[in-house]
Amino acid sequence: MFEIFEKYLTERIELSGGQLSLIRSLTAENKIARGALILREGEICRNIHFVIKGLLRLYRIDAKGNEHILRFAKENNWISDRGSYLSGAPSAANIEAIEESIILSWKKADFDLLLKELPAFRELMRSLSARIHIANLERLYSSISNSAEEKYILFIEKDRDICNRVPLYMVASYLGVTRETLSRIRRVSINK
Amino acid sequence: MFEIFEKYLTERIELSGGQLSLIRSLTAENKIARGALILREGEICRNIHFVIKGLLRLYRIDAKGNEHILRFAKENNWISDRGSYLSGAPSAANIEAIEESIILSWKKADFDLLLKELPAFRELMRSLSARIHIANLERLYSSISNSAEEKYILFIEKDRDICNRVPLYMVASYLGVTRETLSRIRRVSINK
DNA sequence: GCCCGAAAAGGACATTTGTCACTTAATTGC
DNA sequence: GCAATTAAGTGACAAATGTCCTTTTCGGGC
Repeated sequence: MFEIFEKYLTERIELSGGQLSLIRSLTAENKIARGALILREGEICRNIHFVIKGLLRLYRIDAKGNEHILRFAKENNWISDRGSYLSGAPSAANIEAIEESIILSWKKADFDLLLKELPAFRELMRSLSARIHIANLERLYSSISNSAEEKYILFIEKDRDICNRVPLYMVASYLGVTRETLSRIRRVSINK
Repeated sequence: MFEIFEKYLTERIELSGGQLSLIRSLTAENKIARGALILREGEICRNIHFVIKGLLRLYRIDAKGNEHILRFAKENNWISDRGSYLSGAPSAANIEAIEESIILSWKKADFDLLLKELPAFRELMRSLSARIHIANLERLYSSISNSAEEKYILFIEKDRDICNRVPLYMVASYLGVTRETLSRIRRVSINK
């Protein structure tokens, strides 16, 4: 499965055989069962992960016991609780496999080593980080400026694949509305 | 006014006199009148700014003509439309001085030069960027998981100073609710 | 310091969204 | 393949929020 990641990398940056070996030597591969958690609230997020296959979600549980999904991660996406990962503080979030998934994982110290030794890799992560930052701002804008229905339509347009792979109650949770509201939105949307 | 920025820098990173001179030589200082725009929707954001004094807001105007504030920037904050700044695409946002402000500005090419030449400076910007990223995620979480009242209370707790310096309709716009809703929230909050 | 315009508050009503309780449909795990 | 569980849809009602409009208060520019 490392080959898939190797392809991901070489499509984006130049790496020598030795550099790829270094990366490979620090990479762990894991199969995650549907429903299993790779990060639990209260734990420190000590690893960064790359999704080879499958779909995961990062979510929090609020004081009333409601789940709120902050992010989905599918094939070729990176996932971790960045705050906890960087600060070493306990995470407020859970990361769960929605589908049976295969992921690659790196311990923070190892990943830091890669960033230090491989400028191209560091630059890739930097530009990725900038892109995610901008995407998050877009989502924030959407969340303060759009109605629930508009948010739903935008989500379908932007992430049709994910929308089709997760149950509707997770879509609702991601959009910040109740399942019932999403149900209503869909009922009228279908009649348009 | 560069001295204030110099203090900001030297409190955070080590810089030689020569390095500071380099930075200074590329820095432009501007006074912005209350209500003036330093970035207009449709323009490309070609500069990055640092607020020495005053308060600015970054906002967008939606299809219905409503303003939505994505961010406030006060003393010691950086501000630009990052998406437009990095991609060179026209910005969808405006940046306006809410108070008469003094800012330092750098052209992208000059700022890139500083990042290239000064590793400590680059590292400072990187860690700042990570912090902002995490703060944005928190705000996103708040926006999908909290009621309008909870968001308002969180905003006061986190940014009391800004909350006291801007008109309430801007607080409402930042929170993603109407002025009337904020008015109601405050009415009941006061009676608690 | 005063005046004007902007901001805030308030009321009445409409719309959206949430909550709860229940039914129906779909999935999955054995 | 079936039973049990989970997800989705629905209706009735409550609560939150938006809209529109008027009144009151405040604040900045001259």
